[in-house]
Amino acid sequence: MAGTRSRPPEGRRRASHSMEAVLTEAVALLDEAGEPALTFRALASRLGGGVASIYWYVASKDELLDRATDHVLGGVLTAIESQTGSDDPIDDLRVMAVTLFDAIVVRPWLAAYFMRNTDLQGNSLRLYEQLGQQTLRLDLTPRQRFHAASAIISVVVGTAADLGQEPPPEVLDGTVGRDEYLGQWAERWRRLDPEEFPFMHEIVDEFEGHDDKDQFLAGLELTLAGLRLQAGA
Amino acid sequence: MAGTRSRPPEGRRRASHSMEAVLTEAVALLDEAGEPALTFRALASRLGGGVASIYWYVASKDELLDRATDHVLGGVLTAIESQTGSDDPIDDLRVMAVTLFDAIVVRPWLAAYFMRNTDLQGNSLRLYEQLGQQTLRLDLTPRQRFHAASAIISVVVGTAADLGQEPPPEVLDGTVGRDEYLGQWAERWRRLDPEEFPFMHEIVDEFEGHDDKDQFLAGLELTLAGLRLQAGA
DNA sequence: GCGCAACATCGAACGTTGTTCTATCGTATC
DNA sequence: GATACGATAGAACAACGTTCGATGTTGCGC
Repeated sequence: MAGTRSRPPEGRRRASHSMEAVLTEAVALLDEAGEPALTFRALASRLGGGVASIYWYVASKDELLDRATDHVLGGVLTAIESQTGSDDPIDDLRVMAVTLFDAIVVRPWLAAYFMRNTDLQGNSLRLYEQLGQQTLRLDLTPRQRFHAASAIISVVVGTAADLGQEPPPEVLDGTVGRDEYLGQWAERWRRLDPEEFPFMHEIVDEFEGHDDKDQFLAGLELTLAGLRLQAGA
Repeated sequence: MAGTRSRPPEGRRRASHSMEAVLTEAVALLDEAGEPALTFRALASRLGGGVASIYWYVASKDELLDRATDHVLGGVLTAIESQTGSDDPIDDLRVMAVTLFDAIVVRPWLAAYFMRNTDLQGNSLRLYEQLGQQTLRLDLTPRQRFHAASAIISVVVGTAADLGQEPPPEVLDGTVGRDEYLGQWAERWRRLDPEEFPFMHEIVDEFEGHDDKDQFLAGLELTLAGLRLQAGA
């Protein structure tokens, strides 16, 4: 059983030179080449140590990813906490959502693991609390507040995961620009039967050369508008 | 290069006894025990054949998952197409979104791969088209229609992925009921400092014994309300 | 009926992954 | 100096996706 083994200090970390190094280097690997790049062997090589040493700090790869996400979420949290305090709680909600979105969209691996992590604790819990506190300033029932905060998280994470996925290799290599890539899809859709796909023809021009951030902001605004309506403001 | 190799008929499938069998059995494996259960060896064993035979139908595991998702999306699509035709396009949008949500929430693997799949084609494209066609009946600009359809997809997929994740083993085994599991989290949150976590205390009662479906519906309603406001109806 | 090409299948092997086992350092404390 | 413990690491294991080479199986021109 893994629980009986002694572990490094969790709550109060003493020296813990390496726990920080492990997490930092793990995040660096994830940022540089995505989730599949984070292997215990690559990580050990970076740290200049053996493979099994990492298991002294984390019990499994799942825990490694858990701690890595919590690590970067700590940075997001401080960024979010320093941006509240507007007159309008909905404005605060928007700023917080955008900050979270920006952090996730550059780290596709974060979105994927953000949703797999059912445990609401640590910095993830704190982030949820920060968002929810803004709903306390709105005229809503507890149930509505619960739903509102959850909905915003879903919109942010869902959109970020949808838009922030790893671009195909030909775009990353620089051989094909982002505009060309979008153009290829647009071209394909333009060749569809207009009678069977009227909507695709309607939006293909908008799609070509669209901005991911704008798309997210528009979706977020729909939710916030609905929320404002619900609060009767 | 993989593209030069001959492949089974894609567009017009002739006999294709086994392609159907491969996909059906792959989906069955995914449904029974989640994504990690789908291995080439387990799948081959189910099909009563060898491991390498599967590579005659799909070039990689990624393609296997692509085809599997497209397979089940086909069922969702027919269910959705038979449910449109209301007076209110927003009512239609809600029904379609709920149908899609229900299909995803019982298949956590679908949500995970739904977002990883950047290729908008096949049944995924048709589904997007069906949703978008409802926005054609609303008084919106093409850009607003593009954003609206994308936002709804994000809300559905994001929420389904968030709520439909695999329950922990102790719940699956039946040793701990869902209510007890929720209760344990509620208990943990009640022990938090009320001054630092006022929101968690506000919603902990709502969380305990909440229904995932209601949570999704509430979030969807916010987006739809914002959309209705935007359309000026 | 024959032969050849394409379809379809399969066992064995390769390289990589997460994980475990066991042995070994270094350093405080008695 | 002996001991216990924090910390490290090499070697091995099982399982995974994938590839290779060989072998059936079918369809069609002659």
